[in-house]
Amino acid sequence: MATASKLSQSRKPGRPSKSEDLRDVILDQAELAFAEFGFEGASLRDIAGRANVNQALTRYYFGSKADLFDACFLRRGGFLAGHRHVNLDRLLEKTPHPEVEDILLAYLKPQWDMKYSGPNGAAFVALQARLHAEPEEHALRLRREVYDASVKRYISALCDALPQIPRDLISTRMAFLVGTYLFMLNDLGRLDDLTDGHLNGFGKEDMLHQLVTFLSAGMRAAP
Amino acid sequence: MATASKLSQSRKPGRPSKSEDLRDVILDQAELAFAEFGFEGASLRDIAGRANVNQALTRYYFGSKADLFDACFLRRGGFLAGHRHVNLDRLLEKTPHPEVEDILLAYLKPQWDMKYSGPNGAAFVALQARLHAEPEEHALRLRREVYDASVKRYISALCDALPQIPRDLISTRMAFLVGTYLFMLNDLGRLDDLTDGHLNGFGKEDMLHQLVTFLSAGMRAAP
DNA sequence: CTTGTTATTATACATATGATTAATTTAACG
DNA sequence: CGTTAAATTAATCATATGTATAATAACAAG
Repeated sequence: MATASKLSQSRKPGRPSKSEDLRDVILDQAELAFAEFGFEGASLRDIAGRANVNQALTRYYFGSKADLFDACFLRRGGFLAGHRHVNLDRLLEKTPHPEVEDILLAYLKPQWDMKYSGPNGAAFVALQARLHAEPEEHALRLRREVYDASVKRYISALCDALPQIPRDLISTRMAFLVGTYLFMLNDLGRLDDLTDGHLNGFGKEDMLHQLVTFLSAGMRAAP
Repeated sequence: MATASKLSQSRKPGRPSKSEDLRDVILDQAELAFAEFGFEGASLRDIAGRANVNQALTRYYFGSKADLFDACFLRRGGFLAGHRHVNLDRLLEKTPHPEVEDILLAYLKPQWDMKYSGPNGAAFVALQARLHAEPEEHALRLRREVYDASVKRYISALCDALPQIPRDLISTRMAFLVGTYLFMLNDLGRLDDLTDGHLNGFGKEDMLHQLVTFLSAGMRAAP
């Protein structure tokens, strides 16, 4: 019996490539299912079915359902955090004292692009929004594990760009920002409802620009 | 056999008061459960158990689980929308041309107070955030049914206060706003994680003020 | 080819859940 | 009191689900 415990999540070095494939296929389908139905609403049978794979394989690779969800979130979340990290590095390298707009864009763009990279990218955005609305303790730990470090770096960068704003206010506003873009990205397709369709005039890039403008002004606001 | 169909949600006129009590007890406990575990995660048995009531009673009063959730949401959501409506009426009556800050405060204060009115008020905020992260079609309809009208009134008021900003931009920014405050209210207790505890200096009223400042600046931002 | 390990499947288990029905209690009313 | 309808409960049903185990297939090494 293979020890398919929680530790089996970490890839063992010499694994053949074929099996890596199925592993990722399962993750992809789990991502879609969790995004659409939520953690409790999604079923392992459905996920395995979508992936054309026996259900027991989910357990073999990931352990429990909760472990599968975590793997799902950590995969793309890690990628996202890394992307943000690099973006900030490049920005600071190019411009030692960047504008607020540039900092915010460096933070927002990766997720924005992910949203429009395909169905799974969009699904991950929905997954994040769900996780944010989840009061359970474990969900909080997950988010912190993935995002806290990079968020704190961005807070520092914003503090440098806005010396007149105290740090705790910047932190608070950064929390505002996360809520804004997460729910907004997730809700994008439905904004028409509020605007009687007037939103159609904005393209996707326009919308990102509008978001940055809105958030930058909020960041700059005098206390 | 009583026709306990979906129609039984609407209160019949001459119903005795004792049963109204149980109806509300169930709703209260359902609110707590749905907020904590989500729609799929919460169980009718658990809800009935918390309410010290037989499980079949949930069906008798509300029909299906989905109907119970709807009743749960509509009850407090309607109250909230009404409160916002009245707030805007009073504001416009007192000041024909109010400031952006006053309009936003009229919109935000009712939910803010609800959050701190007790466990069920806080639960409803969590419920809203969950519903907002829910991509399902029915969830969208629910939200629109409860909130759209009042949001549109506030958009009009903001248009009057900000004649230099086109209406579709105001609408877009109003959508930003909803994401911001919903997520932020839901996450309030955890903001410390991002701020290394620096947030403790802000009281609850302070925090509301910070939010209004942030959002007002965003609303005013030049396109 | 043989062997041993990993990957994959088929199958069964125990249980929790939403729905449902029938029986029982409560209360209003004549 | 006696009757009738509403409120409440007890008990059952069918099923979907996460977990678990054992059997089989694929495959690399010797």
